[in-house]
Amino acid sequence: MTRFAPSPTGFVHLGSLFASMVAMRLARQTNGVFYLRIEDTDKKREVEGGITKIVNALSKFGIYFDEGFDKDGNEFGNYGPYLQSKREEIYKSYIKSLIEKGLAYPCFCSPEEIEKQKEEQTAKDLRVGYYGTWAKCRNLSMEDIEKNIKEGKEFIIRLKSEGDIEKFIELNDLIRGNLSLPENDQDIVLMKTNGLPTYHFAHVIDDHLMKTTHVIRGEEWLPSASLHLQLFNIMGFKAPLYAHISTIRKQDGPSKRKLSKRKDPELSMEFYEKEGYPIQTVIEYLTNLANSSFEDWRKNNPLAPLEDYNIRLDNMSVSGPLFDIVKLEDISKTIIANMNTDEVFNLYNTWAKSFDADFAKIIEDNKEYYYNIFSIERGGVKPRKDFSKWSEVKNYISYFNDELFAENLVSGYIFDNLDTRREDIINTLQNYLSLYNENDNNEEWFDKIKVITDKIGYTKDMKQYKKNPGNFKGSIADVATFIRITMTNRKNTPDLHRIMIVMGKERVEKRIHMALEFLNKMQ
RNA sequence: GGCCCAUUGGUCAAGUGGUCUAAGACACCGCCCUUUCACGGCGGCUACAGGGGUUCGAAUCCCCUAUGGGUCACCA
Repeated sequence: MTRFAPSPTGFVHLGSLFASMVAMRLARQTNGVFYLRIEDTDKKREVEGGITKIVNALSKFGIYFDEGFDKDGNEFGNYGPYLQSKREEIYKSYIKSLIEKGLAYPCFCSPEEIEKQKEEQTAKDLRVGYYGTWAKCRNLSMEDIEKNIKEGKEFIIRLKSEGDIEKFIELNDLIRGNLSLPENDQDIVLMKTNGLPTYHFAHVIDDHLMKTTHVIRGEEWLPSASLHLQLFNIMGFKAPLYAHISTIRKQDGPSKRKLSKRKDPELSMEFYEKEGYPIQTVIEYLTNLANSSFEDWRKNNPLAPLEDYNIRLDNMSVSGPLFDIVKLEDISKTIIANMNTDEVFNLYNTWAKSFDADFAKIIEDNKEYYYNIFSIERGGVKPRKDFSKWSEVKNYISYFNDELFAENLVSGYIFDNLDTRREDIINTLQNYLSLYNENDNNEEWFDKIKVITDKIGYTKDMKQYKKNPGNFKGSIADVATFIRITMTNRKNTPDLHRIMIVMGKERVEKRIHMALEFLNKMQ
C-alpha cells in the first residue's frame, strides 16, 4: 500500500513523475494498492483544476491510481476523503486527544515574535527554532490560555516535544539503508491558524488511517523523517517503511543542481509531449535511472512489456543522478526502431495533429504514400534508428513531399565538384532514365547502376577505389550519390531503391527531369 | 553556520573484505561490413575525491580533510 501525495498545483514535473512511477510499480509488483492523496492544507498553493491536471498529466505517462481521484476530479476509494482539507475534523479530534494527554499545546506567539527570537538565537550563535526554554508558550497555565483565547488571539497547536537532540533514532530506509538521525526537540507546529494541519501531522494521521505501508518520497524529507517517526510513536501508530528517492539533478557549469522549473524545460512534462518523445521513452529512461540493471534486462527482453521488470528499491542510487538527454534520446531511438509501421504512423499522426496541424493534414490527404514512407526499412532484423522524437520526423522525410522538396531546391542541388562532373551526372541521369523500371527488384536495380557506372567510365571496384582514388574518374558510390541527390537532394538517406519505389515512377522521372534541367541550364 | 546524506571514467552505474590487472550502457575515437547514412560487429579511451588508519588482504570498514547535495516555515 503506497501513495503519491502532491499539492494541487496542477504541475507535474519529472521528479514527481519519477517518484510516482516508482511507487506505482512497487505497488503493482506486490499486488498492492497505489492511491492519490491531495495535500491541500496550504490554500495559497492551490491552482484551479489542479487535481484533474495532475491526474491527466500522470495518466499520459501511464500512471493510474487504485484510489483517489479520477480524470474528472471525482473521488473514489474506501479510505477517503483523499483531500486533506476535507479531513479537518479527523485531524482535530487527534489534536484534541494529544492536548489532553499533555503532548501538544496552543501557542500564541506571533510570526513577528518568532522572527525576533530567531534573530536573537542567530546573534548568540545558538540553534534556531522553537524548543526548550525558547518555547515560551509551552508551559502556559490554563488561565493564561483561556485569557488569550478570550482576547481573540490567534493560535496554533504545537507538539510538546520530548525528544533529545543529543540522542539518535534509527531509520532503516529502503533505499539508503540504516540511518542514524538526531531526535527532534523542536516544538513543531501541528495545526496552523487556519485550522488545518501541517504536512508533518497530516502525513502521520493520513498514512496511518489510509494504511500506507510504504512511503516513497523525495530525499528532501529525510531531515524531517526523525520528527515523523517521533510523531508515529507518540500517536501509538506503527510507522510505515520509508524510501527516500534522490533528486534528479542537472549539470550546470561546474556544479550539479536540482532541476529547476524556470531554467530547465525538460523538467516539465509538456516538454516531452511537445518534442514528441514517446511515453515509453520517458518511462524507460526513468526506470533506468531507478535501476541501471534495467537496461541489461531490456537488452535481453527487447519486446517484453515494461511491467515484467521489477524495480528494486535497494538498487536505487543514493546520490542524485544527472539528467542526461542524450541517453534518453538513445533509448528513444531504440524504442521507435522496434515499433512497427502502424505504431509509428499512428503515434506520429497523433502528435502531428496537436503540434504540426498543417503537416498532419498533408499526411491525412496522402495516407498511403506516407504510410509507405514510414515503412521504409522498418520491421527487419536491423531496424534503423533515425529519430528519437516526433518533432524530428518532418525534416527527416521532407524530401518525399514535392513542395518541401521544391523549397529545399531554392538554394540549389548539393552536387560536389559540379564543374568537373556535370557531364557525368547528366550522363548518369539520362542513362538511368532509359534503364529505369519501377518494377525492378533490388538486385536488378543495382545491376543497372553497375551498367551505368561502366558506361560513364567509373569503377565498380570499391576496394581498389578506396586504395587509390586518384586512379579512377569516380566510383559506383558516386553514381549512387548522383541519383540520391537527384531524388532527395541529400547525401544521406535510407535505402535508395526503396525510396524510389515509394516515390513512384512519375515522381522519380519528374525529379530526374528537374535535375537535368538544372544541370543543362548551368552551361 | 548547525545537522543529515553523498563522492567509482565525460554521463548512468555494477560492486556489500579476497573471484577487481574494477562489469555493462550512453557519449567519443578507430577499424570492419557497406552504393550513402544508419544498423550491426570488433577494438580503443577514460574511474575507486585526497590523506591517514584497521586487516594477511580495502572501491568495500573507521577517522580526518575537500567537494557536492539536502534541510533548518503557520510550504509541501
